[in-house]
Amino acid sequence: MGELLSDRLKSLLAAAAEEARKSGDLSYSAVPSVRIERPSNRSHGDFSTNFAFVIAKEAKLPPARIAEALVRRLAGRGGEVYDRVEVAGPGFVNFFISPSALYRGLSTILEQGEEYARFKVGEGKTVQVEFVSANPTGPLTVGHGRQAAIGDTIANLLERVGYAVTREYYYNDAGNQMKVLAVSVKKRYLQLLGEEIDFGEDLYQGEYIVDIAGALRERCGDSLRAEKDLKRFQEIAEESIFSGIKKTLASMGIRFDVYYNENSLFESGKVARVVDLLRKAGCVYERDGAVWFQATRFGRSKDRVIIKKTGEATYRLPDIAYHRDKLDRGFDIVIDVFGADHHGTFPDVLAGVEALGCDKSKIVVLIHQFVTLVRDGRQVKMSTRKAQFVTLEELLGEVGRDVARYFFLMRKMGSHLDFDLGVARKQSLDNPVYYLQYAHARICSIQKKYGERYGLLDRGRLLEVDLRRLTKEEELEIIKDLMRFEETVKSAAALFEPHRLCVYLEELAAGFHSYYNKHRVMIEDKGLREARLAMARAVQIVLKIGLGLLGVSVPESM
RNA sequence: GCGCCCAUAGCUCAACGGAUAGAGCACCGGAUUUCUAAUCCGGUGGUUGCAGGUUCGAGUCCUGCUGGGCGCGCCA
Repeated sequence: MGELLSDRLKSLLAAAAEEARKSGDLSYSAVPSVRIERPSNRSHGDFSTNFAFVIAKEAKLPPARIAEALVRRLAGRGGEVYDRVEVAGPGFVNFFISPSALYRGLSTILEQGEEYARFKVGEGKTVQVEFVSANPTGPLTVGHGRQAAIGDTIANLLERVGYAVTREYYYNDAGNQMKVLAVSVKKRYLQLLGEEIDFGEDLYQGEYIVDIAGALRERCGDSLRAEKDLKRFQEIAEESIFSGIKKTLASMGIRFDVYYNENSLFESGKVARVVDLLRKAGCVYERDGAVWFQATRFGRSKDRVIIKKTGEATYRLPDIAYHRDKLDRGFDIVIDVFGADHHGTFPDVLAGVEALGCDKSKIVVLIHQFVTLVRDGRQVKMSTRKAQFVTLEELLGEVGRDVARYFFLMRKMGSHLDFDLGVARKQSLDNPVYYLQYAHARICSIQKKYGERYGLLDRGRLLEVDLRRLTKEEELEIIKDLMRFEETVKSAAALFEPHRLCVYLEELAAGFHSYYNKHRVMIEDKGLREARLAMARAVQIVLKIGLGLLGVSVPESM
C-alpha cells in the first residue's frame, strides 16, 4: 500500500507505451522520463501526461496521434484508478480519477491515521541539517528565526520521508569577535560601577551587553573591577548569550542534536590535517607571509587566505575542515542553511572540499533571503550593531511560536520575506495560521458534538463506514485535495521547499471551510452522516500531520 | 567594477518547461433561528519589469538591458 496515484498511472502509462511499441504503433528507443502532472484546469482531468510531446520527434508522429494510440490501450485497464482517459488539446492524455479510487485513498488515511504520509524513500540514509549556527556574540535576530524555521522544518520533512536526520548547530566561541564581546561587557561593567569609560563604536552596542554587565555586578559586586583577564568576562557573556539563544530556540520548538564547536576542529588536529592535505595536493602557496588557498583552480574568482601572517586561521579553513568532517562522519546528504549574506563565502568552502578530493555533490547549500519586519505598512529597521534591532525573542513574545514559524515558512526561501506584524497579530481570516488552526478546531468541535448526540465512532467503526455515500461534488473535491497530501510532502522534502506545505494546507482548509458552510455533518441520514464524519476526520488527520511538520500546534478548540 | 538572488493583480505572494497565470488582503455587494461568523458566497482587478532567443509549448530556460536586495577583508 502507499503507492501514489501518480506512480500507479505512470506504470500504467509505461505499460501502454510499451505495448504500442511492440505492436508497431509507436517507435522510440528509450523511454523518456515520463511525467504525470496535475493540470491546473479542472476540466483537464485530475492527472495528465505530456508523454506524446516528448517522444513526438523520435516517433515521427504528431503528438495527437501518439496520444490516441496510448489512450486506446489505456482505456480499458485503469478501472481501479481512473474511469475516464482522453486525448485533449494538441496531445495531452488526461486521466479522470474514479470515485472508487478516492474512497480507497480516504480509507487509507483513516486507517493509517497520523502515520499517513510517512515514507521510506530516504531508505534510512543519513542527512545532516546545519542551521542557525550563530556565534554567541548576541541574541538571535529575526533573520535567524527564518533560518531556524526553515532548517527545522526541512529536517522534519526529511524524517517524514524516511531519512535519519541530525540537526546541527556550528559555532565559534573563540577569536577576535569573542574578545570584542569580552571587552564590551567589561567596559559596560566598569561604567555601571561608575567609572568614566569611553565605549568605542567598534564594540557591541546592543542593550543586552548592559544587561549582562548588570547581572555581573549583581553577582560579583565590584570584585572584578581590577580583573585583567578578559576570559572571565568572555565566559560569563558567552554563557549568558548562549543560554539565551537556546531558550529562544526552545520556545520555537527547536532542539539540536549536536552543537559543534569550531574550536574542537583545531584541538583534534583536523584543521592541521586539512592544511597538510591541501599542501600535498599543491593547492596552497605562501605570499606576504600568509598561506593562500588556490580557489581559482576550482572556478573561483580569487584565491583566499587560509592562514594569516599572524599564524591564525581565517574562518574558511575551519569551515573547510568542518565540511570535510561532516562527510567523514558518513552523512549521505549534508545540508547547510545560510542567510543571503553568506552566499559569497560558501563556494570557497566547497572549493576547499573539492580540493581535498571529497565528494562535494553530497553538500546542499540552501540560501534564504532576508526578512523585513513590517508594521503599519512601514519597514521596521533592524541592525545587529545598533541597539534598535528586534530580536527573535521579542518577535516570539509578540506573535507567538505558531505564527512566527508559519510566517517564516510560508514564502519560498528565494524570496525576500515581508513579515507583517499587523497581520501576524490578527486573529482572523487575514492570518493563515488561525485559518488553518480554526479548521482543525472546527472538526474537533463537530466530533465532540457528534459524540454527544449520536455516540462516538471509534477508529474501527469509522473504517467500516460506507464512504460511497460521499457523492457531492464538494466532497469529491475535498477527497481529491486530501489525495494530494502525500505528493506534497514528498516534493516539499525532495525540493527542500517547506512553503509548498503551507500553500497546500491553505487550499485544503479553504475547501473544508467552504464545505462546512454549505453542508452539515449532523443530519438525519445515518449513513451519510457517518461518511461525512469520516471525511472530516481525514481532513483533521492531514491538517494535524501537516501543521505538525511545520512545527505549528493544532488546538482542539479556539 | 565583478558575483549571487529577486522582479507576476493596487498590496503580500502561488504556479514539476504545459492547456484559459491562481490565492489572500484591499475595494464593492451578499449569507447565520443550523456542527464555532476567527467562517462562507459573488463581483472588480494582468501586455508575468523591458528587448531578443531556444522550444510543439516560456512567468519558468539562455543572452542583453532596467530596477531592487546581498556580497566582493589576512572579520565571522
